[in-house]
Amino acid sequence: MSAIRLLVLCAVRQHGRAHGYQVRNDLEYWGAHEWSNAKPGSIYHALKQMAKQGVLLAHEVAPSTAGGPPRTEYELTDAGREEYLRLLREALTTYDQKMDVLSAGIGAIVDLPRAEVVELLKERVAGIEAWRAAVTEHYVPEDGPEQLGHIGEIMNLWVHSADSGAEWTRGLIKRIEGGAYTFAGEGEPFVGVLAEGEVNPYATGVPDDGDHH
Amino acid sequence: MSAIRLLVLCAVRQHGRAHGYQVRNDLEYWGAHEWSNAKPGSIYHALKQMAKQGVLLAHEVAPSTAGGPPRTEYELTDAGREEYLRLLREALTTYDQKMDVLSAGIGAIVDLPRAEVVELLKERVAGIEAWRAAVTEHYVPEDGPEQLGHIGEIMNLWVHSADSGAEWTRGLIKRIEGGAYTFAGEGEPFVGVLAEGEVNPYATGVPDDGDHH
DNA sequence: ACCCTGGTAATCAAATTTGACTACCGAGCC
DNA sequence: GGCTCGGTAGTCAAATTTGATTACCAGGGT
Repeated sequence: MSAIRLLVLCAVRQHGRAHGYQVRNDLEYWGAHEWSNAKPGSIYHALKQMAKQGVLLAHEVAPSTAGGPPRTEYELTDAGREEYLRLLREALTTYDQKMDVLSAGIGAIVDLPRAEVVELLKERVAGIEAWRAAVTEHYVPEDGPEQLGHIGEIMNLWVHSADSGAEWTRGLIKRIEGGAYTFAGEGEPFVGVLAEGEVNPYATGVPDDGDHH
Repeated sequence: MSAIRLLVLCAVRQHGRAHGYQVRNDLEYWGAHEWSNAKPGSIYHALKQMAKQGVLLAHEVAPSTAGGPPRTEYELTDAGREEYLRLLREALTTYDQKMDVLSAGIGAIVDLPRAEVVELLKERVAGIEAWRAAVTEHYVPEDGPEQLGHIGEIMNLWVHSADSGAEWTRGLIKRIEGGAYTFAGEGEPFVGVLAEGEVNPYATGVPDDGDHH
């Protein structure tokens, strides 16, 4: 599973009703193009696909107010709200070695209640540890890891990365248990999308500060 | 760039001449299905595509000796050997946040000379550090990271993972500089593919030790 | 002789992803 | 008035990926 659906649902949900370009801008605002496959084509495709599947409701809308072709606006259906929470829980829980899904999940994390988030993250840690145990037991030959030659470095990389991921997750759990952030049902939710007409401070396209990355 | 082409080229090259099922088995032997998109469809697609592009040469071969449809065997062309080295260097150098490409590169690392590998890995570390500097400078607001709310945790995750990746790379550089493994031009190369008829000890399909992951 | 199972080798349709491209409008300039 | 430029909104073909499914043969039982 890629991160694109979760990201798109998250953006549309926060607007209530949004068109593709708006979603595209939000994801860029979140820096999602740096750590996920959030390209225009993927975003528009996901919107159409999810509309076809009943997760989003598409409204045909009059020609845009500011140039360009007519826009289609989308909003979540009830099925969409369920799908959103399902994807979010999955992103936080499963250890699939892909940072983009987890990142998208972190961005949406405050849409769940605090206690559940802690539960899910603990499941995540358990999943990582189980994965680590499985691969080390499965792939290390009886006569020592030297048998593998340089191939053992792949194992080494996996394990290093799993440990690092577990450590980060434990840190996050501690911060959340310590009262950080505002979760579902705890007050004014944090809004992370751009309002109509607001400029994107992180806009790409014509970077003016030289090219990084 | 995904890891599939590098993996497929690596397998075919070690056999000299190989058919799709053999490649598929090698990748499974390497555990590639655990950390990359090495599914049958992707493998056969990559073989055909690369044959079409002149990177591989396809031989039509008589019906298989052991059941199943007729097989096509492939071998690298000169362009293929160049492409292989190009992909390998790229995999070791660029920090694109995707473990699968790096893992594939590690698996093939001994096909380059030791000194070059050390160079490439140092470039990798430099790339990670540059990336880290760019994102921290770019995304942390002047009035402190608290402004970002829980979104700051995404940054935190990226940076944590970059640091962990850099640390691992430095460790690998040290081991290689310390004389570990046998690189190109240093003697008998390490062979990591299954010979014709050899059974795959890590075979999936019917796991007999319960289901992990 | 017939069927069933398991391994070998590959294909196919559908979904997704990529990267380049189109079309429209308003503002500024000559 | 005509022209180009940049921003807005989206489309499209090609490439890739996924997940299921096919086809073939050998061997063992009945």
